[in-house]
Amino acid sequence: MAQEHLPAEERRQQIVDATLALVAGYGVEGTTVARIAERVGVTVPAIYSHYASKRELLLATLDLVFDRIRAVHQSSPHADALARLREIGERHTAMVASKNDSLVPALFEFIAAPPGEGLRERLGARHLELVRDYADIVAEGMRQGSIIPEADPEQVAWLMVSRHWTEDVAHLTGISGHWDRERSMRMLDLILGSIAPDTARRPTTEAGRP
Amino acid sequence: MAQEHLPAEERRQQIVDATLALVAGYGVEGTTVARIAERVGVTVPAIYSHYASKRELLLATLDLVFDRIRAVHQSSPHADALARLREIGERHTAMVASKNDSLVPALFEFIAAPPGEGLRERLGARHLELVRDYADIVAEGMRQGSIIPEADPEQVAWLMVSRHWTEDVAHLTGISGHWDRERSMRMLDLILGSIAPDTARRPTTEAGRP
Amino acid sequence: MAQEHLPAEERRQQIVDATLALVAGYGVEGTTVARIAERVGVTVPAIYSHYASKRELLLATLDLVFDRIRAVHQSSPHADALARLREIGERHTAMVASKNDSLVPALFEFIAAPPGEGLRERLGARHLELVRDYADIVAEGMRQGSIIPEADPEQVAWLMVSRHWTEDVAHLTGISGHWDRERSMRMLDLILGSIAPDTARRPTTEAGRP
Amino acid sequence: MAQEHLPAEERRQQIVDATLALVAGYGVEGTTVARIAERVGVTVPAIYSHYASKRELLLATLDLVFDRIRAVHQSSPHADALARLREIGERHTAMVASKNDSLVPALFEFIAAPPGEGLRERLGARHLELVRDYADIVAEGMRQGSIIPEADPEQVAWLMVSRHWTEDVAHLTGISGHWDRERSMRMLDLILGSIAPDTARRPTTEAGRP
DNA sequence: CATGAATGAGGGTTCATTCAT
DNA sequence: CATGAATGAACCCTCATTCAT
Repeated sequence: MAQEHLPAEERRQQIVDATLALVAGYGVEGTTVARIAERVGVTVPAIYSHYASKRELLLATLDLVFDRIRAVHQSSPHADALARLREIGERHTAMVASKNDSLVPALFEFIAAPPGEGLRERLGARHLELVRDYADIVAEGMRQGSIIPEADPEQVAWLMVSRHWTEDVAHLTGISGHWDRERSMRMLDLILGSIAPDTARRPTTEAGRP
Repeated sequence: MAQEHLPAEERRQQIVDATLALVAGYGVEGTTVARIAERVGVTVPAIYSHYASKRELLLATLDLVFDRIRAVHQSSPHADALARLREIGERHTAMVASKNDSLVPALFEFIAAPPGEGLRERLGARHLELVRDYADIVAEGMRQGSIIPEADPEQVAWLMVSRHWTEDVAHLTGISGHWDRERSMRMLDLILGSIAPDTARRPTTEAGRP
Repeated sequence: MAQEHLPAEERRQQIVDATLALVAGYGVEGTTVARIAERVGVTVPAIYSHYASKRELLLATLDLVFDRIRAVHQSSPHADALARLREIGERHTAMVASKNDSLVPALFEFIAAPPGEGLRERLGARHLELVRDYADIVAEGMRQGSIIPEADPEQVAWLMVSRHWTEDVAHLTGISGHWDRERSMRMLDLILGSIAPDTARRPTTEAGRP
Repeated sequence: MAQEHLPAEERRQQIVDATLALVAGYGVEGTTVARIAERVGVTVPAIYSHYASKRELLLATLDLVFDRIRAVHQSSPHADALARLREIGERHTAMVASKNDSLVPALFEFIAAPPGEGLRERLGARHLELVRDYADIVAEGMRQGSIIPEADPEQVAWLMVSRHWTEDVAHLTGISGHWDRERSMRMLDLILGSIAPDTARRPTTEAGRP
């Protein structure tokens, strides 16, 4: 009926966007091809003329999510490594809290994918990229001198990711009222405090933040 | 074949145990009522005479998992709070790594439950109990003097839980080869180091462990 | 609605019978599970509670067809081998011609099964049993003396099967008006004549080829 | 990519050839229009601009197959009718066995076409032509004197076709290891022996039946 | 309480065919 | 004529859940 003829690239974008929104709202299992089609405004087979299977579509969506998240991470304007780490951490917190942004919720829903379809594994693999991103920043900071030379870039990177996961899981399980911004920031202080060159470094509540 | 007439309580236990094993192996969606029945050795409607719906059964299983995990936590023989925290942390790491133990894997599969069925929320709620357990130990430690008086019991508790989650997610996404015992232990060092009363307290790699 | 509760064995019989009739009428591809269910008077999933897949159901049907055909073959009352062969041959002809009997038509539709599903192969394998049946009869005849000692039981058996196939294919392709009973009987004469002990009538191996 | 503008006749040829190969490999149902288009290197609607429907295309392919097979039959150089029959028979055997030749395999896959679409009927009709071809050769042999005057050309023709079918079906059902060249040749001997003028070798019509 | 047999709702996927360009 | 994008109609199969016994 409607049958708006769209260029493939555009349609693919629409489809992935719809999938993203649905995954965020209904989880991976709740995201049926029928629902995607309906949301896009086409019939089900139209979806299949752009993606070979639901699995491929989900993988594409997962990749899109990661690309966007990494883009957010990489756009930090700060030159100082420590400041960049802090800002990226804060951005993630903001993303999770945002009502409009389905990026992070969707991302974590992928853990819910049926095991054995490779979605979780892709999720893991792409998280390793995030770890590397962080580690690079830390290493850069060590070169700059803004991070202590004894720091272990990978370990710090993992702690940052660990903090992300904590925020995500807390959000997903509906207890973000308890693990709130306040606590999240304090964890950030702990991590960054452990690699800041300064003097008194027990990165407790009072310290660290202005 | 002709199934013996077991006391209800025992049957319920069997059913929940079977569910637990299946969730660990196949995920929540992969755990069908038929499979549960088969594993227990009864027919499907028999399951329904014990649990009103799959959802209820899953909730019961989730509770069982938590009870067992808390039992493990509470059975630590150490009197010293700091030592208890460390041991509990180590036990969790061991649990995640264990091939035989389906407790932790199952636990985290519950995140994969379809949103809106209340399973995730229960998961969150029960995690809050874990937080409280940890916070109690920390408070006890502060009373004992084995933990510094400036410590914030809740925050420390959350960091411990955060570490659990990190281990779980890493395991689930198949990257536990990268976030390994070594890193996990260092994170434990960082957390405990931040509340240990000692002198030099930059809880880095060298420190903290024998 | 209807939901007549039937014992499994009976239902399975119904299902296979329905499948048999449908295969005969619509071919293997045209025999959908939905049509089978409708014909039996149950819903589609009911079919699946009796047979694990369409393929299994088709195999069961194929086997049923063969069992029945072999039963027909084996029920010949004649003691004389030659007479038995002739009667079996005539029975097959009658079966093919019969409007009511869907046995042979169904049988041959199985050749139309999608290649690679193993149905054709099963068809072949079970035809080998027919060959063996025939060969046994021929060998018996040789012992009796009603068939010449130079006969090759296997070769004769194959010729009988070849004749069946000819009837079947002619029927399937709608040219049984041309390859009719008359011709079919003459082919039977040729085959049996070549092994009858009578006077000089033997176009065997030695002859004919250089 | 950008497909050259080929003359219609040539395109049609390409399409039919592709269909032939696909039918031989995947069966009639497995031969999708999309696959044909892909193999030819054009888009799906391009196919439809040459053939009104899949059915028409299949009919054209079926005709092509028959034309080629008859061409093979008619190209026998022998003048002697008996020798021609033998050679044609041998050629068919070779064709069936050949890995490269998709002619005969494709031909027989058409039996698998959904009944009621007229494909099988065409298959039958065209087989009648083969019968006539054979009958003509036999009649010619009778005029030549190389075939006995009592022979029934049509009956002999049918026996030859029957032998083809046997080879085809055996091949299709994967039991060509049992019905092999040896047996096939012996059947040819039986057929030709029954019409060869030589000495005493005639299991003909008159005999055998009461 | 337990069983055997059934159902309703829906899931992913495929395919011949047709528009609009 | 050829193309890119879309559709309608099926198809096989699965699952939580419920009767009748």
